[in-house]
Amino acid sequence: MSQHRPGSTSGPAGAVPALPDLPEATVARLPEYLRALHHCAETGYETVSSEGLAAAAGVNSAKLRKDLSHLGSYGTRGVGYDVALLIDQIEYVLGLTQRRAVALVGVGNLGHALAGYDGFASRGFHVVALFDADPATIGERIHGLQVRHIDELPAVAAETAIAIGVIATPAAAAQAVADQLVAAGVTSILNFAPCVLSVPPNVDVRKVDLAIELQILSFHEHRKSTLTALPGGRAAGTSGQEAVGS
Amino acid sequence: MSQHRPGSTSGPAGAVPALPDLPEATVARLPEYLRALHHCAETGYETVSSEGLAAAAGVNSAKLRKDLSHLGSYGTRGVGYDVALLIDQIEYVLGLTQRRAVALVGVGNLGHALAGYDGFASRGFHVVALFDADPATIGERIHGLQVRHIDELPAVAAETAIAIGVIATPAAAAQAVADQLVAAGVTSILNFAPCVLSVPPNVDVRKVDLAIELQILSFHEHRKSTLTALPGGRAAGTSGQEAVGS
DNA sequence: GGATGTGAATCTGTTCACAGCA
DNA sequence: TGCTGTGAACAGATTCACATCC
Repeated sequence: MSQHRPGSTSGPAGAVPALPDLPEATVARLPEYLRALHHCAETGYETVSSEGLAAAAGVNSAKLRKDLSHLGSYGTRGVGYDVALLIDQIEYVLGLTQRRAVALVGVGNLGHALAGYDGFASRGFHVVALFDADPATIGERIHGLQVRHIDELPAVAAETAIAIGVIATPAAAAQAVADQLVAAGVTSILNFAPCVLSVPPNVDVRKVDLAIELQILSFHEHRKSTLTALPGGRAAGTSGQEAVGS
Repeated sequence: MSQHRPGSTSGPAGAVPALPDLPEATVARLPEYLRALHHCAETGYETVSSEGLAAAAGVNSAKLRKDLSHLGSYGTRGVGYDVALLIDQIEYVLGLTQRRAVALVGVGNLGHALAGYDGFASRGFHVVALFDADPATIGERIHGLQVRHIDELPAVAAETAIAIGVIATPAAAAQAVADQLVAAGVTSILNFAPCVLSVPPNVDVRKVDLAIELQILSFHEHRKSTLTALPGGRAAGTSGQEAVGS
């Protein structure tokens, strides 16, 4: 148990948070574990084994145990993990104990859907402002929020601390929007526009490109069809795990 | 040049495709290179260096060169890559030379937006059918397509080969939909529902979970704030590349 | 007994640095 | 000289297998 500080308990009620820097791959999986744990809790489980939780999260158990061990984990040998405790731990590490404010820029086709996406609210995020540059959209009400002009961003940011900015504009506008978000003090950006953003080193950017996902699937589809078409090609479904890495 | 078959040219016009199995990480980046290349082409470039293309795609040049070398690449030392040629190469490898049919299941909040997403059509994909289970939505026209009941899936699949199924239903319905897609012969699935799908080994699944992306950003946000709050914590923006892996 | 936590081995991916070619 | 292509070194992530503890 290398990560346990002696003395005071760490975590939600602990004194010093001391987030040990987790491997990036682990961080990316923690939300999935969290979702699986919530599911366990709703189904009435108080405790769950690494095997069971791993299955629910779609990974193998060794990986799950190593991931959780990085948190200085709270399992019990011979028993498993306490569901409620682990939920608290992961939520704490991910910084979900405080509800984070999200500002969404671009209320076109995709932005419109994101503004009303249930998954955000149900997972500790709160969309607090919608922005756009198109005069036609300004003032429109979407899921209870009024669309404001992007130039009002500094004013809004001044009164409400924005934790995360979501960019759902066309690619051509994305860099300018990113600059405005950064200028307003936003240090985390989720970018749906198909382009590369350049930002200062202290700003984190994650990109989601829906077309890219399809293209990756297309590659595998293409490969499957050429494999089966080739002389020595093994028939589809013959062997091997084909699940594509996320 | 390890991958060149002697004799006949490979690629778009080649005899035997012979897709050398590329590293998964490389496959995931090819679409990004493709986008950057299209941008180059539109800007009038006929040739581009690894340095230039890497910058446009948001990676470093060594990685890009290694990725392209896996295709048995078409660069010229001292000059760079021929933009048009490389576009053809990558589109061929990704299987984008044929337009692939996409079926979308679930026309709720998110599905509605996906049905009209420009990025799909502009990148070689064609949404050919919309499905839902809710009687209230059946018959509705969205971006020129009529929503059909999910039970009609087999009939539609029989007349149009569906390359990719997109699931945009609530989590509770997703597994059943996946089963129906698989039964209809679909072997590639893009899943937006926050749950793990179990499918036969010959079916590829990619998952996009918007809330997970926010939670990963939340972690970094949390860590940044604790770092700056701690005694010895270096101030934000002091050093280091913080861009988060995709 | 049974399940966690973890060193060691392995695999995958990234980066370096330079040979080789235009 | 300039830039690609690539072996070799490096770093990171996954898997194995088992010691450890309830």
